[in-house]
Amino acid sequence: MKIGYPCVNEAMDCSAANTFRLASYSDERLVAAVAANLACLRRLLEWNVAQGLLFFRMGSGIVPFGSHPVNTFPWQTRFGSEFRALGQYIKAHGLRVSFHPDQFVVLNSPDAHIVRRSVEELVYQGSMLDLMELDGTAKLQIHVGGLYGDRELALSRFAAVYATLPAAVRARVVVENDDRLFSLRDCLALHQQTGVPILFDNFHHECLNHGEPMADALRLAAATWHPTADGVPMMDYSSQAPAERKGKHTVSLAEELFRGFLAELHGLDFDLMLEIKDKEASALRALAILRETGLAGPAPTGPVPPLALPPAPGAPPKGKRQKNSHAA
DNA sequence: ATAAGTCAAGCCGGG
DNA sequence: CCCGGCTTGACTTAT
Repeated sequence: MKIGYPCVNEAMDCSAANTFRLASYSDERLVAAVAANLACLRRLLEWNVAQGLLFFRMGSGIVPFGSHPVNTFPWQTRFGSEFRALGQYIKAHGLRVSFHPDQFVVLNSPDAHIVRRSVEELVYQGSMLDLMELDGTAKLQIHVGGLYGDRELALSRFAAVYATLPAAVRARVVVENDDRLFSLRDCLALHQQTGVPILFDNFHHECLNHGEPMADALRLAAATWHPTADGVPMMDYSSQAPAERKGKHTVSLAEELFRGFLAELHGLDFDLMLEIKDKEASALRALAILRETGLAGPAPTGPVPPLALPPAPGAPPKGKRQKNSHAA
C-alpha cells in the first residue's frame, strides 16, 4: 500500500504548475515553464521518496496548453530526455504516479467537438507517461461525465468513445465514481461493458451510493483492476469536513475515521491518494498510521532532508516563487 | 508590494 | 438564471 497526495506540496519552495495566459503564448515562455515544472517535479519526487510517500498525482499543467492548438512546439522531443530521466527515477524508487485530467475532459458528451478535445487532452497527458517510459500501471483518472438527462445513454456513449481511444490512452484510463451523478454501481456497470478499471473514491461513495457497505464497495472496485496490467488498485481517500457543506473535503486527516477505514479493507491492497486540503502533511500522518499497523514498509533509513529543500545549486535567479521572502 | 480580477475548456444543481 | 464546485491556484493588471 502506497500513500500519495495530489499535485501540490505546500512545503516545497517551487511549483510544478508554472503557466501563463493563452494571450501571452510564446514558444519561449512555453520552454521556460516546462523546464521549471520538470525541475520542480524532480525535486518534489525526491522529497516524496525521502519521506516514504510513494504515490503522487502530477498536475495537468506540466506543459501549458499541452493539448491546445496554439501549442505547436515539439516539447516531446525538446524535453524527451528530461521526461525519460524522471521516469527512470520513478521506476528506480518504486514510485506510482497518475494524472487526473480536469473537468473539461468529458468523453460522453453529445458534442463531438468536446469529445475530440477531451481525447486530445488524454493523449497529451498519456504521452507524458509514455515519454517517461512508464507501464500501464500509471493511470489517467477521469469521471464518466455528464448525465444529459439519460443515464443509460450517457453510459453507453462513454463506452462507445472508450472503445475508440488510442490503445496507449485506453491502457491508462480509469474511471472514478463521483458524488452526484455516477455512483459506484454505475461505474461497475460501465466496467462490465468496457473493462475499464474503476477507481474507488470512498468519500464520493458516502455521498452517493445504493446502500453498499464500504467493505463490499472496496472489494467490488478492486476486482475491476487487472493485477499486472493495471497494478494495485488506486483509490481516492477523504472524509467530510466537519460543519461544512456536504461533500466538502476535510482540511486535515481525521485520524480515527482513517483508522476505521483501514479496518474495512480486511487485507485488500490499495494505493491511496489522500484528497485532503493540507496535502503532504496529512499524507505523512496517514503513512505513520500505516506503519503503526504494519500496512506500509518501514521508514527510509537514509538521511531525511529538511521539509523545504535548499534551492538547487545556481538556482532561482529572478525572485519568483519566494513564498516568505522579505528580500527587497 | 499587495490586492483584485481573470483565466482554454463542461456540467450540474443550489441559491 | 447566475454562480460555486470540481483533483490543484497562478497570471496579469490595478492600486
